[in-house]
Amino acid sequence: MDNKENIKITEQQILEAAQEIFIEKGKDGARMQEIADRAGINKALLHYYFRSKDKLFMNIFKKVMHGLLKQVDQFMDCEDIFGFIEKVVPSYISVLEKNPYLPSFILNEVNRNHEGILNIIQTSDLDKSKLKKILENNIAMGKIIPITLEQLIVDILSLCIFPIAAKPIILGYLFQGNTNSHEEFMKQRADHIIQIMRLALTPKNNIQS
Amino acid sequence: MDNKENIKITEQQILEAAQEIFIEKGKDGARMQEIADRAGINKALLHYYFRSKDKLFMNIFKKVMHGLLKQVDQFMDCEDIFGFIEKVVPSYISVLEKNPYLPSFILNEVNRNHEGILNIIQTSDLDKSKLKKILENNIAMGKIIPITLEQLIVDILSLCIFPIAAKPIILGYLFQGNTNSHEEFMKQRADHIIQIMRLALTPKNNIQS
DNA sequence: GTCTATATGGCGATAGAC
DNA sequence: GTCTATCGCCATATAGAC
Repeated sequence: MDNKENIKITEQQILEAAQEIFIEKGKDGARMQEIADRAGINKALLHYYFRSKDKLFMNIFKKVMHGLLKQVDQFMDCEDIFGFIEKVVPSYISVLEKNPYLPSFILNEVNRNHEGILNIIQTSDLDKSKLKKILENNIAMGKIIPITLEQLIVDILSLCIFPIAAKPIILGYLFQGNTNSHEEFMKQRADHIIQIMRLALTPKNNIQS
Repeated sequence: MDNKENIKITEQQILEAAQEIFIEKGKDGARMQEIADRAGINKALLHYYFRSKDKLFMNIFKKVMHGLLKQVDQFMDCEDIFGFIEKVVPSYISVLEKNPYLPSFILNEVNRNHEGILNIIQTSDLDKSKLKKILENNIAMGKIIPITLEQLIVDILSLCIFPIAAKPIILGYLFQGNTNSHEEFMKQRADHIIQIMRLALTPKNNIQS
């Protein structure tokens, strides 16, 4: 009957539950029992769908990692570098604020040499050539200062991702636990990054309006 | 005899071993047996010096966290903001490159609500007033654009820390595993950050040299 | 203080009925 | 495909001799 549908539903529920728990607790901290509970099924059924905790984790990690990288990819068809920055920065911050544990989870797991995790990162077939051409063009036209694509991308991602990953430190260390001040800080963060990058990239002899 | 000295030596060896293993494997991934092995002692002795894994972990985390925050603190007596940036950026990157797992370890652990971890962060009694005064002074003199101290500090730390924490991603995703290119990238990173921040902070009508 | 031996519990994984 | 029951292991922690 609706057997096939049930399979999909169960598998989907497992994947959703596993993603939540893995991101929240990390691979080592996650418990198969807790994943089963949140998925509303039995622990044995987990091993029926995914043979082991390792396999389940890799499944989740691959999906999440590729999703995050695609988040950069989708804005690469743009007229100039500033257009790219203005689109990617608010989008990235918005996504990460809805998933606050995602950055530290990813950064943590990629630094433990799990088998095959490096392979997952390299498997993402991003086409940077488009953005690279735009960058070189912008530089040649004198619209922005000379900069390598790699430094630029790392700059942007750093400024977006670190504040989310380090939220407890920033909240405690810079704002003494004052959540209102921190919220205000984060509300201005995207605009601030765009402004900083615009100021940094714009040549001094090319003042805009 | 040298009993007292032996105690200190043993405790020190435990602390060093525990710090290495916790940073490398995370709290959940670390094993008391492995810590004991690396310290050259017995597993039971760990529990004699530190009652539990939790207590040992908190001991380590506190030390490491305060050390990192102090790393910012020590450069705060400076004439102007650019002096601060030019000293803190190379120093921070240099320290973190020698301890590549440190950033992702810290970022990961602060996002799991271990009991008392927030307390540790707030306990660091940094005096930001000095730097704040310098910043406000620099802004009033028109040496740099208007910017809040919090956004500035987060900008600097982001640009320094993220590239270390995300090294496997940057290496795989931006450099396709080419370690030579990545090394070159990191060699230029400190100078790049200083340049970017100088360009961003310097008012457009105040061209230097 | 330091060790060996053991208690105690929890976890991933499997067997087997339905 | 889903469940209950259980195996086998390993981790933290303790007991007790030296």
